[in-house]
Amino acid sequence: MAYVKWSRYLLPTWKEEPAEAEIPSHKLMLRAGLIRKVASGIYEFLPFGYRALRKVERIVREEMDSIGALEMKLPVLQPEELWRRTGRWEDFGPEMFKLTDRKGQGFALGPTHEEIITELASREISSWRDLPLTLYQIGEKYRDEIRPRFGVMRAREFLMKDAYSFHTSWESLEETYNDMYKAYYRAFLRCGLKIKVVEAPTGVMGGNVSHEFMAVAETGEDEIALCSSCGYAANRQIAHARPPSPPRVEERPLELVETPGVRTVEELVEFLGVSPSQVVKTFIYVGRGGPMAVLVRGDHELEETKLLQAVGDPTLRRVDDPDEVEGIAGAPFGFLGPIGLRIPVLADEAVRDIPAAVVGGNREGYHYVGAKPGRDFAVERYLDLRRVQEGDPCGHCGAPLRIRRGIEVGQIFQLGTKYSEALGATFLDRDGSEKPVIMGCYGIGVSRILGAVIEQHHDDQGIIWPVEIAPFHVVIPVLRPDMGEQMELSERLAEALDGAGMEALLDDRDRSPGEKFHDAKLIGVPLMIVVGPRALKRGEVEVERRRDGAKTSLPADPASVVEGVRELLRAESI
RNA sequence: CGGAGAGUAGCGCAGCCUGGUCAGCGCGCAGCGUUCGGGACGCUGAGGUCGCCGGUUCGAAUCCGGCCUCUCCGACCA
Repeated sequence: MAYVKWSRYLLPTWKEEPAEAEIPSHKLMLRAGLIRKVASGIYEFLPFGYRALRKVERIVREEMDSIGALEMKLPVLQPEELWRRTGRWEDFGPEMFKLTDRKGQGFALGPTHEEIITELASREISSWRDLPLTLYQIGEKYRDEIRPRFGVMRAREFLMKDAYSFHTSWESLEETYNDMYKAYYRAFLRCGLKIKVVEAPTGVMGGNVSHEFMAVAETGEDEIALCSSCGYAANRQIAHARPPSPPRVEERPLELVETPGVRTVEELVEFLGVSPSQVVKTFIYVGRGGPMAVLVRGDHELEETKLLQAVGDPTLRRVDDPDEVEGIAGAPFGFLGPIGLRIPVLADEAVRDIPAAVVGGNREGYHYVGAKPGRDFAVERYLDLRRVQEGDPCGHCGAPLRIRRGIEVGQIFQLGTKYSEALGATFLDRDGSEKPVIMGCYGIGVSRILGAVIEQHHDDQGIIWPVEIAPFHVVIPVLRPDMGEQMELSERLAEALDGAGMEALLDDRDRSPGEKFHDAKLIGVPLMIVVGPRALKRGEVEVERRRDGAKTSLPADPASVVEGVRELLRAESI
């Protein structure tokens, strides 16, 4: 008897909305008894939620196995020394949970596992004959997020599948990268997710090529730019659009004008009667190479990710303290400009084409008008630094870009040799020369998938599980558990279903029918078999589909119900 | 880290301004009875150091100070 009786199960549902939750998936995961909060960003998975989590895990595992990745287990507790060798003890910074053992040795709770796996590779891989190799694990990750949010969506402890591949060549890496891409797509599809794959920034991971798998959802934290015509799709942080046309103004000589108290772009536009596209904003950044100035047009926004990527310095940060700015630039905050600055100047490409720009005067109460890039101030490099907007022309085909929101459920990277070089993971090639292994890494937020699935599959009554990851296939509310006949039949049905490989949850609780119906909707399993007097009188049971409420009647005997339910479930699966 | 808000029973909340039968309500929970196809009803009952520490006061959930935690917006982020 492997089916589950609700009365003997831990599945506490809530009628009221939890005050702490904001988005549907978070509310529903609490209300339907999947998770409970222990502390900010730390959750318990109750039995019902854990069933779903394990099913997601199984799908991911199957897809990884199918491309020849080898499952293994890496430690959560990782020595500081390893992280120092790649420089990420600092780069990851306060986002890592750090601790000290009794002897004073530093450790981190692994936020990811490149260091430990590359160190493993350095020991175990020595020849080109050992390659390529792909290893993966499914385990807890720890990140001290600045702001945990939305339940399991941004948690401090979460379940992740992480894979790492090792190669002798970039071609080999690309092959595995493509296999991963496809395997990821299949895994998300099987989980019932609607996915957009987008070009992605590489952040603290390093490397060049990267894609993110975004579950499309209004409540997603990430923004993606999609071309309506050519299929270009990218994370907004790196999305490229064609440079906009320059403002139509005449070239003119440089002139310093008095602008008392006028600091912001809006104030300048008002005070000088110019258009925002003529104004140039100046920001100060400091990184490993010292301070620099960054220019963007007044009607544009600086996309910091693009800047970081272009400069290649993860420690780069914006200076926004007025005193610090004045110390670096020698000019007051609000009146900064590139003219006469003694630090390197980078600029967005749209700045180059402004014939006569308004820039800060580097003196309290003054701005320059008629400034011409190249003539009046030097720019070291022009880059695409501008944050794309809805409707911008696609960088490839010129069609308007759309901005949508998504939940990042997976990301894959072509890392190259960043980690293998730092940690000495090399191999001897056919010609006897020693080379660093070329690496890729690949992550899936397993627990986040659950949130994303619910975000995409719910209605105002509750969750609507896709069959493949539903914690149970059917729920059987026994309307009158006190009536022996109904109870007996329900048990026989549940047992028969279980024997046929379908998971049944028998609601034998002493509750009113209304409550059982509501709970069945809330927990969202795909099918409900109603065992009640009305249909029984006709020798039938009623099957209701969660997705659309469609009802079918089946003869009230185990064989017919097993057949009928099997058919209905088959029709539901992808 | 900046801004805002909140911590009173398992959940959702009132009470606080104006200190003294204010330890309260709804849901949930336990017992008994009635009910039973779309969140039933009656009766009885259990359950709370009012986030923590300190102060003011004859007296503090309520006033003052400090701390902690949680949530939201922003910044940040595989």
